[in-house]
Parts: sequence; structure tokens; C-alpha cells
Amino acid sequence: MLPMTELAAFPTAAPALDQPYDPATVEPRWYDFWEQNGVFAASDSPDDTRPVYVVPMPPPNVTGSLHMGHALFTALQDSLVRWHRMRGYNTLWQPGTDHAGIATQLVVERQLAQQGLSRRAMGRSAFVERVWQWRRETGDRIHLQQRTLGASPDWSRSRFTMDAPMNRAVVEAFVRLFEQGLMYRATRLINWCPECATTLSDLEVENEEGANGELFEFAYPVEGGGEIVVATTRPETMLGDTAVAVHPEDPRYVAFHGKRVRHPFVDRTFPIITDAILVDPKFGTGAVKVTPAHDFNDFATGKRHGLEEINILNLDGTLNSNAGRFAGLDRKEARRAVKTALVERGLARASKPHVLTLPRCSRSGGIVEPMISTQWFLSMRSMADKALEAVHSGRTVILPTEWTKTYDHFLGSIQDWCVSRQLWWGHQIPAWHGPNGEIKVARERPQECGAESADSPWQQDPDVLDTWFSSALWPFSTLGWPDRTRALTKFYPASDLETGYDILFFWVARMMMFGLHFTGLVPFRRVLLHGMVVDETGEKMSKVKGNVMDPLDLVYGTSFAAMVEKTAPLSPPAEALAKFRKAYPSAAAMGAGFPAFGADAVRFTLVTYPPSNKRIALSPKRIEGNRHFLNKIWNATRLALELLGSGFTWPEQAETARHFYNRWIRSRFAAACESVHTGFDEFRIDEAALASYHFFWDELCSWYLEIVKPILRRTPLESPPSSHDLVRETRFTLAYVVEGSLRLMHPFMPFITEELWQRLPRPRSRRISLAFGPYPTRDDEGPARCADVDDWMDIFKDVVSAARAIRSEHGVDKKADVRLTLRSARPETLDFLSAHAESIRTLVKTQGLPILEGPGGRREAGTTMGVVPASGGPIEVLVALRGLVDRDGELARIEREVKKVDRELSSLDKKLAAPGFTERAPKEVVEEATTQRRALVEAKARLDTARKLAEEL
RNA sequence: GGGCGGGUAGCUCAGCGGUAGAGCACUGGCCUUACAAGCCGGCCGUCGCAGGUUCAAGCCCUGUCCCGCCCACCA
Repeated sequence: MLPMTELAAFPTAAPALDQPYDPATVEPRWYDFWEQNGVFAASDSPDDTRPVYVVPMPPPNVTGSLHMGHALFTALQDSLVRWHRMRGYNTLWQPGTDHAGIATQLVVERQLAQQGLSRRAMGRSAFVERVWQWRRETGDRIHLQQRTLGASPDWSRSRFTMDAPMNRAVVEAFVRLFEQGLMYRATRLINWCPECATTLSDLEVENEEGANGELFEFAYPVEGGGEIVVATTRPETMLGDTAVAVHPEDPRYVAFHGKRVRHPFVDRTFPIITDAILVDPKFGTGAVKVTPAHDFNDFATGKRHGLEEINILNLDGTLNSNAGRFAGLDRKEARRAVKTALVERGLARASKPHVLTLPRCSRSGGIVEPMISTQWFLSMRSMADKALEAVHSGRTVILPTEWTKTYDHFLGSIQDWCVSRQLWWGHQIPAWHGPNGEIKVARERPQECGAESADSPWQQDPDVLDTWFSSALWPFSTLGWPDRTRALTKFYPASDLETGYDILFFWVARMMMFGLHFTGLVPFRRVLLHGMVVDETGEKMSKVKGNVMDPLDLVYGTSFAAMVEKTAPLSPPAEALAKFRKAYPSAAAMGAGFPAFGADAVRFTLVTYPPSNKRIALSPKRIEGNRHFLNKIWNATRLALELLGSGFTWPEQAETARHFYNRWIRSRFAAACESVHTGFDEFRIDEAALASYHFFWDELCSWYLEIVKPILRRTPLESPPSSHDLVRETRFTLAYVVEGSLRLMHPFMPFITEELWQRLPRPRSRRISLAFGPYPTRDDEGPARCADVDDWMDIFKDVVSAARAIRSEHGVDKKADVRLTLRSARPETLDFLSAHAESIRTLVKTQGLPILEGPGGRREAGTTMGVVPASGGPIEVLVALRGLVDRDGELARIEREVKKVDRELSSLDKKLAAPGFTERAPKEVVEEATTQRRALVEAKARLDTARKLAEEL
């Protein structure tokens, strides 16, 4: 019986099966179907007793367009989410978008600039409205792109960090933090980006290492005679100097202790101080100019010595009136002008090349200036300690575990967070400033502040909060916090938080702190971190490098020319193309462009990289390989359908297999299920995906289908009554493993598996979509595991391969009638081979059944011999080629086999002969080595026979 | 200056204590009635270097050399 939600909405225009798999016709058929049938919907009903699985999706920037990083997390999270959903979890994958303060504001400002407008000219409210309009026009485009990839979040619950309910949560959090004394206002040295005209948190400053600069030395005249030479990388800041510091024990400067120097350009004198913390006597001249208002070290020094802090910069990075005659100059100009002036005054002393680290704004790339400013800060220590404890106690587990150290280090040394930004796009700070510097913080404009108007003495704080402030609330603000909603009760804390390691500090750590602070609970049980997608040579993707790949171009296909025109608009096309080819050697070999790989192939490829790899070097060739895999699945299912025939109906009860090949494939399917579950559990989705790949291709397709084909194709007349049970069981097993494989692989490749599954006979108990599962479980499949059957099958495969190798190496025509003889001293082996003689015949393509006999039989002219060194005793594989044998080739082949056996033998001998091995190594290991050695020795003896045989040719 | 990764087949990467693996590339043969996006074969490795632990080491330890990333206020 189907639940009411499962309204059938079957897509139309099913593509014919008997043509190559075409993702373009299959993939568009299913998304609406899933959505309409409620596949993605999570239930917050208290009556729903299913276990809950929750993953908050990292909300992409509204400005964003899908890039590889998005595609990677979409593929990984969707796999996790679908896996759980199929296992019966009430699954919430919480989607949304982020307002991305600076990023979005810059984008819209750039648009305005093109129209000759500026935000200042427009005014705040008009500008904000403009951003909203833009968001309405283009926002959530990325969600459409994620749909293309088959993502299955509960879209009905999508949130935008600037929507009213989110804003309410932000205000609530801010007010509570203020009331708790954790949110405070302070005047400090902060990071200022003159280009964005806003403060930045420490995390938003990127230190660019290895910049070439100079260490400039100049002299300050000392009052009472003499001079003291200081070294600096920033000569222009001397306009804000309020001290010169030397090391107290530096003999060169003892005479200057307590003296004052005169500033050459501004009318003031300041002291020479001694400070052992700031000054390293070995660096530069051993004398340091101190600029408390523009350098973090100097600021601290100034505090220690009670120095004056002179701010010399305007907010736009030009010099202010404190700079005297240099006022108005831009930072760069000022540096030149100050140096020139110092030269003119005869005070310049030296200039040396110097490699330094430049602090840059992560958004604009502009050089960040330390400035003294009054801002809102959030006290971090206590929250950080709780967040550290939560991970140490294991309430939240970080995977891969190596990242725990990084997390610890960050939170252990965290500084207070400057949360106010001088932007217009964002959550405005819920604080009101009064005429006499009073500050009121409240959820709404306080009554005592009077009505809101331009000339009111009480004005709301114009600043907005760091974007990451609202992101930090995401796991619970999306569920309705601060209200105790049903969703919050049901879906908080989340199960897994899956994201790139690059936002471990920005986002994960802050969610941990806020989650614990506001709810008392960890926000998620596990943190799963994946690496960065880079190009095929390991370089980070960037427009400048011209190595950006758009996931959708891989899905839909594109010419490289069109692709680079879009992804590298800054370079000339030919150059961009060359860069692209260099970044993706394997793509270069594909011709003029990408074919439509389809979402499944792209997703599958992404999840087959170990997520723990710091760099995930995406190879187009690998996507191509996976598209081939999809084609394999397509064709194999078609074959299965043909073999099952239209009359097949699923039995009421699944049965265990009794016949050898069926037992084997069930055993292998169970092993694959086990690996897939383990892979998922341990966040080794690559292993999960690859296990399903190898099962399907290397076991199901390469062996099982080939074996089963002739059995199921025999007409009733051809198949003896004794085999009726075999045929019936085989048909069922085929249906079972193919249907099971599609369920197994669905989390990785939802489209093709749904398409094929819908065409396949299946048990009545199945629901309308494959996406509802059930997923093959360890418990159900596990009992099918059988090591003994697996071992026998290995022998079977080795025998077939050995015979095939002989055929192949002698260039035997496939239609040539060759006779196969298999010899073994072991009765069980002969029995086994005899039981499967028909299959061996089919797979090796001999015309008659293999002859089975004991060793030492008559040697026929024109016969070659290979040896399978099975542990139960070697099996001789003789192929009578009837004069087709090339003597030298045969000898070479045998020689190769002998060499292989010798290699193994010598390494075994070494092992066995090693002093202490037999005494110290575990008994099983010794036993195994001994058995193997015996097998190899026997095999070698047989090979000697084979050689003699060949020599007689 | 600290921390974290990584150096394994031509390329991209698995493997992390018991006889070196995958995909792609290369190569020989096959249009074999599921699939040429395929099939059947083959070739390819002193597992960065040097020591050590162990009966046994890509796998553990120490040192060392490269490469990448992160954090940090050396003027």
C-alpha cells in the first residue's frame, strides 16, 4: 500500500534501452518525479517515530554560481542523505543561501558603477532595496543548479540568512550575548580594508607571504646631539611614530636611554624607550620606530609604555591631517613622498631588499591597515573552551580526525571576534546610540529612544554584523529558533555537518560555539571535512590561472572554446585555451570539448576521490571512465531484462541460493554491501562507491552475467529437466542482484539507477521510487557470504583466464576448435571442474567440453600447457592447438610463468628461512606460507613439464 | 617560527605490518547476438632518501630532502 504522498507522476518519453546510455534523455525525467512524490520531504511530526538524520547544507552565497566545490559537497552530502533515507531515516537535508555581506555588496556596487551609480549617492535604504531586488532576480540560481546534480534537500524548508525569521534569530542572539556581557564595544586596533571601507575579522585577512619589499633605514635626530637609525618596511607610518624603542641591553644605544628625538616633519618630540619584548637587537639597526596606531606590536608596546596613539589615516586609506603636509596623499604616494623628504633632509640611511608578509583583504585583495577604531567585539574565550571540550569529550567527532588538532589550535588561541562591519548589506546591529554616547541594545527600537526619524537624537547603530555571525546560528536558526518549534525539537542537533576544511574556522568552529552557547547542545554529532577541488595538476582553480571548470559544463557538455570564454573572460581566447589544456592534460586529449557526461557520472567521479584528500585533483578522463561505467550498467540491466523475460515475477519471498554461481554472486553482493556500509560509516564514500563499482563491473558483469547468459538462454527443450531448478533459481538471483545493485548504487548515481529500476521487475513491497529504498543491509545480505564458494570461484576464474591467455597469446582464431584438458591430482578439484565444465567451455570458447583427468597423462603434439598454482594443488591447463603453436612464443610464455612462480617462491623462501620466522610468527602465517610454498613447488614442477612439452614442438 | 598533509606504475591516486593495487595512458588480438562508451590478453614499480624497531615494513619509529596548505604581530 502506498502512502498518500506517493502520487504517481510518471515521467514520459522513456528512452529506448537498446541504444547507448544518454544521460541527457534520462536525467531530466526524474527530478520532478522525486519532488512530487515527497522523496525530499522531512517530517517534523512528533508522531513520526523513524530515526532522524539531519545534515545542514552549507548555504552558498546568493551571489554564487555553482563551482566544483559546490558540486563536491552536493555529491557527498546527497550520497549520505540518500543512503540514510533509503535506510528508513526521517532525513532532513537543510538547504538555504547566505547573504554574504561583503561579497554581495561588492557585486551590486560593481553593477551600479557600470550604470554610473554609487551606493553613497543612492543612500542606504535605496541601496539595500536594490540588493534585495537583485537577490530576487538571481538568487537561489545555485539551487537550480544543484537540482541538476540530483540533490535531494527539503527545498520547502529553504532559508535565506537575511529573511525575517533569520533576522529575528540574529537579533535575539546579539541581545542575549550583550546582556550576558559577552558582546561589548571597545576601541582597539582592528583590521581595516580601505577598499571595502570596513573592518575585517582576523580570519578575513589573508597573509600573502613572500612579497618583495624593502627595509628602509632612516635617522631620527636625537635631542642633545646624535641620531638614532631605525629600520622599517613602512616609512610612511613614521608620521604616526610616538617612540623609538631599543633593547635595554643593547650597548650601542645605552647613551640614548631616556633621551628624546625630534620628528623631522611634524612638530613633536617623543622618547627613546627600552623594550625587550618588541626589540630584537639583531634585526635591522636594533632600533625600532613605534607606531601604536598602525601596527599590532607597536600598539601593545604603546600600551606598555603609555604612548600616544596617533592615527594618521582616513578610512579610505589616505593620510589625514595628523600627517601634516602629507595629508591627503594615498598610502602609496605617501610612502614615496616621505622617503623623498627624508632623503632631502639628509636623514635617509639605507635601503635593503626585504621579503615580507602582506596582510590582504580576502574579498578585495587590498592591503589591510591596522587602525584604531571603536567596534563591537564578541568575547570568545568561554565559548571556545566549551567548543573545545565538546570535541575532546567526543560529543562531536571530527573526521578525518587529524583536523581535531587544527580545531584545537584555532580555538585555543582565539582572540575576541570583531563582529561589526561598516557595510549596508547585512543584519544591522540592534543597538541605539543616544545623544550623550549612551548605548541601548534591544530586540526592537526601545521606546525611550523615541520615534524613528532622521533627526532623532537616538540613531540605530549603522553597522551590520559579520556575515558569519548569522551562519554560526544556521543549524538552529533554520529550524525556527528562538521558538521551540517542532522542527527544532526534531532536527536539532544535526547528525552530520559535511563541508570543506577551508571553513573549519569561519563556520564550523563558530557553529560549535554558538550551538553550545544558545542551546546547550552540540550543533552536530559529526563534522565531516573534505578537501579542495583542484585542477589535474594540483593547482587551485582560479580565473587568473584559467583552470576553472564549471560542473554544469561537464554535465551538459561544451566546447573548450565556449568554456574558457565563460570561465576565463579576462584572457584572450587562445591563451585561455592553452592554459586550460595545460591544467587538464587528460581533457586536452579528448578533442575540442566535453561530451555530456551527465550528472551521475560527475557525481560518481567526485565521490570516488577520498574526501580526506586535501587536494582533489579532478580528472576529466576519470569522469569519462565513469560515464562508461554508466553505460555498462545500462547495458547490463538491458541484458538482465532480456534474460529474465517478460514472464518473470518476483516470488513472494526472497530465497537463498543453492547453486554455485548464484551462491557466489550473492556472496560477492553481500561483501560489496558490507564495504559500502563501512565506507559510508567511516566517511570513506570513495570506498563505498568503488566497492559498488567493482562488484558491478568485475564480478556481476565480467563473470556472473557471462556464466548465466547461456543457462538462461537455453530453450526449454535444450535444458534438461534436472536443470529446471537451476534455471528458476538463477533467474531469481539475477533479478535479485541487479535490483539490489541499483539500490546499492542509487545514493551515488540517482538518475540512472531510478530509470533502470523502474523498468525492472521488483518485489511488490517496493515503494514508488527507488529513492525510498530499502537499502541493502548488512544483516540481510551478510548470511550470503561464503568464503569457500569465493575460493572455488577464484579457481574457476584462474582456470578460465589461463586458458584464455594461451589462446590469446598464440593468436588463436576465436572460431578455431581447440580442445581443453584440465589435470589435477586432487579429486575435489576435478569434481568441481567437472561440475562447471559447461561454463568453462562457454567462457574459454572451446568447442567441446574440457577433458578432465589426473596428472601425468599422455602428451599430445601441438599442445600447450599453463599451470594454475591453486593452493589445493596445481591445475594443469592444456590447450591443444593443432599445429597453431608457435614454439618460441610458447617457451617465452612458460618462461614468464616460471619467473613469476620463482619470484614468489624466492620471497617465500626468504621469509621461511629468516631466523625466527617459524618460532615467532603466528602459526597461521607460518602454515599459510608453508602451504603456499608447497603449491608453488608443485606448480613449478608442472611448469617444467610444460617446458619440455614446448621444447618438443 | 609553529602546525598539518603529501612524495607508491608514464599520469591521477588507493593500500598503512604478512607475497605491490585501481582508473587512465601504452600495447597485441577481437565489430564474440548486453555493451567498441565494449571484450580477451600483455607491458609497466630498488613504494623520496638514510638509519632503526620487528620473524616480517610503502605501512611503525628517528633523522633528512623536496612539494603543498594552514596558523603566527618579527620592525
